[in-house]
This record gives sequence, structure tokens and C-alpha cells, in this order.
Amino acid sequence: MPNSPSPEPDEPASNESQTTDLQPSMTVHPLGYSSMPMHMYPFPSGIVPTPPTRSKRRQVKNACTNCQKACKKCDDARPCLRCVKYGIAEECVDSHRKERKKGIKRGPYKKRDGKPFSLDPPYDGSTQPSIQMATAIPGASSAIPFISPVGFSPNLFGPYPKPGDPAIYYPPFYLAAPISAHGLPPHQNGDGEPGYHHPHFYPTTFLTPYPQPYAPYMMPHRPDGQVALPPAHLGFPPISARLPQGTGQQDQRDDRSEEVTPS
DNA sequence: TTTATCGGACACTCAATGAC
DNA sequence: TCATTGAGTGTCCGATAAAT
Repeated sequence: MPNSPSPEPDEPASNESQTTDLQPSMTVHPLGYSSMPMHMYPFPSGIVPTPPTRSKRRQVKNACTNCQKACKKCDDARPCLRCVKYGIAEECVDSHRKERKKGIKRGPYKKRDGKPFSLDPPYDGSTQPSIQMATAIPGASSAIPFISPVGFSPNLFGPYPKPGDPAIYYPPFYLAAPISAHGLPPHQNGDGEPGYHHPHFYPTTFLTPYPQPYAPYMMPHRPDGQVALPPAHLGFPPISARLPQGTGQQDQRDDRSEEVTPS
């Protein structure tokens, strides 16, 4: 049986770069996508980087004990999404990592034919990486200041950027107006209902005013039991107003809907 | 049909090693 | 001292089994 109905919306391995994954490719893809299937990537057809090279699979530094035990994808948040989904958030704790052995003798290293390799020609600034073509979407900008969700380290969304690293590109789909199943923004789809309940439009649930890899319903809870939400001045409706009713996540959305108050 | 299990491919870390 | 190598270890994909 295929895995499709699996409770884990994991990225399929088939979407990941087959190991042409020499070091340079590690920085090709923007962060946050590692937890999103490639077919959901917000690149308009024709702009999607081709051939469909898989991005390197990214791993969390430390999976929780539950995910580790289940051999399932975890995330950096505690509780992790999987534990929250399964209602075992209180059991979501970092697994213990063994200490690496020291003093192991290693044989003489062989040199790899001379020079450092590079898959890509040196970037001279005159051309844009194909992935950045997504900025061609009207109204979008790549100059989006990164805002970390309340209570979350910026590192949660990136490969631990270091000082001097180039700015991380976050695709404009985070900013684009959501399109409902009727082709209208939420609340305008003709029946007065939020337009986010069609599974074929699942990607729109990722629309969020700031870059983060979670669907809105996946927004992690803060220690006070509420969930971080974008500031109201960004003009986004409360998440509770644009999510399907009656899902397993409903309770989570409800207790944070009042978190957004116009300022 | 859904959920659980787990083998194994892949990713990551970092001490040992080698070049300068 | 710094860069490179590659073994050790962890993560999690995806196939399969079991449960419902």
C-alpha cells in the first residue's frame, strides 16, 4: 500500500536531489522547503528549476524520542509537529545523543584529485539563480526581512546561517494573496466560507506572512499555551478564519484566534 | 483504509590526518 | 593553524505488516 495517507506529511524522498549533493548544492534551496514536498513548491510552471534535482534531505539536529522511535521526521520545535498531531506533546523530549568515540586511529587519507570541486560555475552576479526567478511574481520581493516567529530561534528555519552568509531567500508565495478553490481570496469565494478546504489547494495553507515551514495549523504553541501569530498589521486574517473546520487541529486554532487583536 | 514498524539509504558531526 | 577526510552516529524515507 502506498504511503500517501500516512499521518506524516513528509517530503517524499523522490523529491530530493540524488546525490549530486556535493557540498555546493546544500545552499541551493531556501530553507523551509525541506519539509514540503517538491510538488507543492510555489514555483509557477516553467519557472520551476529543471531538471527536477532533489534538494538535499535535511535533518533536525536532534529528533525527539517519539520520532526517533518511530523513525519519523521530527522538527526542531518542542513539542514537535508529529507529537502534537498525535497528542503526545508532553512526551516530546529530545533524544539523547551518544558521545562520539575518541582516539580511534585512522589510516592515511587519500587525496581527491587535486582541486576542490564545484558543480556550478562561479556566480558572477550577472545572472540570477533559477530559484530566484520566483520573485518575478507581481508584488513579491526577495528583500523580505526575516522575522522569526515568536518563541522560535531563527535557526529553526535555516541551516544555521553564520555571519557573512548571504541573505536567505524566502519565496514570495509566503506573501502572495491566497487563492481559494473558487479562485477568490478567502471570504470572497462566493459562499462566504474560507476557501481553504480543498485538498488540491493544500499549498495555500502554507501562505504565511513570514517564512516558516509550518502550515498555519501547525503553528507551534508558545509556553503559555497560545500560538504565535503574525502581527495583525500585516493584514492577514486570523488563521482560525481561513482553515477548515472540524479538523483535528481545530482546537489548536481556536485557542489562539483571540491572540490576534488589531493594534 | 489507516496506522505502526523498521531496514537501510542518506545526512551530519567532528576527531584524525595532512598540507602549508 | 587550517583544510580535508571519512568513520561514527543519527535521521527519516518508503516498503511492508498489522490493525481497524
